[in-house]
Amino acid sequence: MATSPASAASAASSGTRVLLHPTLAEIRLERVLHALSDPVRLRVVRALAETRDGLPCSLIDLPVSKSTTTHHFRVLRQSGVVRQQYRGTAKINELRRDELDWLFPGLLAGVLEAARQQEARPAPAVR
Amino acid sequence: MATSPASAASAASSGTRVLLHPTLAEIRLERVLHALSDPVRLRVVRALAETRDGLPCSLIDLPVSKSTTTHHFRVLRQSGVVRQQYRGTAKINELRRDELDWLFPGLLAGVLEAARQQEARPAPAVR
DNA sequence: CTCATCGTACGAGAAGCATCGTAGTTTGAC
DNA sequence: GTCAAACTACGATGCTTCTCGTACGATGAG
Repeated sequence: MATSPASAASAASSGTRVLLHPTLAEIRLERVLHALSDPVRLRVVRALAETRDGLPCSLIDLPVSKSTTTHHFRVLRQSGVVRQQYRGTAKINELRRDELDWLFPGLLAGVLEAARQQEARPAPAVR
Repeated sequence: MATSPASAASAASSGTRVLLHPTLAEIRLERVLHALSDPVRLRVVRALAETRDGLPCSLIDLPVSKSTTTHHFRVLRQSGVVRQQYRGTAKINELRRDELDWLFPGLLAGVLEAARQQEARPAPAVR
């Protein structure tokens, strides 16, 4: 059996502000799926999936206000999908890809691929 | 490119009661993920995934009332995850597996596998 | 026809969630 | 110290969702 990737209870932080992340054992599939089921959040995840070192919130432009953006990033963090850390005044977001892959092999890849497929298809007129 | 599996606008029904299903083009990833993000519905999907020919609602025992069960099956049908058809007084449910695989290759398998993985893991005490 | 079974429709209540604006905190630059 | 930038906290609002009970409709068995 594989060993789990670098354990998640990371308290190591450059500054004082620490953000709570669920440990691997606390990540629940239902919560992850719910986090991914919002169009705005799915968009965030897709953007993060294309980077190697994460992005600050401010670089992902979203069709919602700043406070709503904060809300969505919190949902993603609390569900275990992203890791966030402060770096100066910015907050860097990155996918917890290795950890999710360890927990749920193929899930993230499946969702990302599905999102790509859907984008390549004509969107239905109304909904 | 693959051709789509047997088109979805099936009006062929033995009785009179017809149920509306989204066509392939109408199935949205976000809706599917949302449908799968409820514990009760995920349980249903897992049960259906283990059968070949579908199951009547009444054979999947769920920790909710009958009317709530109806609600969850409707969500699953409207999101495009299951197909339902009347058969006598019963209503048979089956996964739209081929169609989902065509739309979103690997997604369903990823989710089902993730559910299995999670079940094999110790559940966290509280949540 | 009568009846039991299976599922639906219709409210209705409680909870959750997405969204926003405004006011605040933290940080680095000057 | 002062200032701008990045993000958060809080409260409010309106929508969706999960849950239920009760009453109803459709089907097949007797």
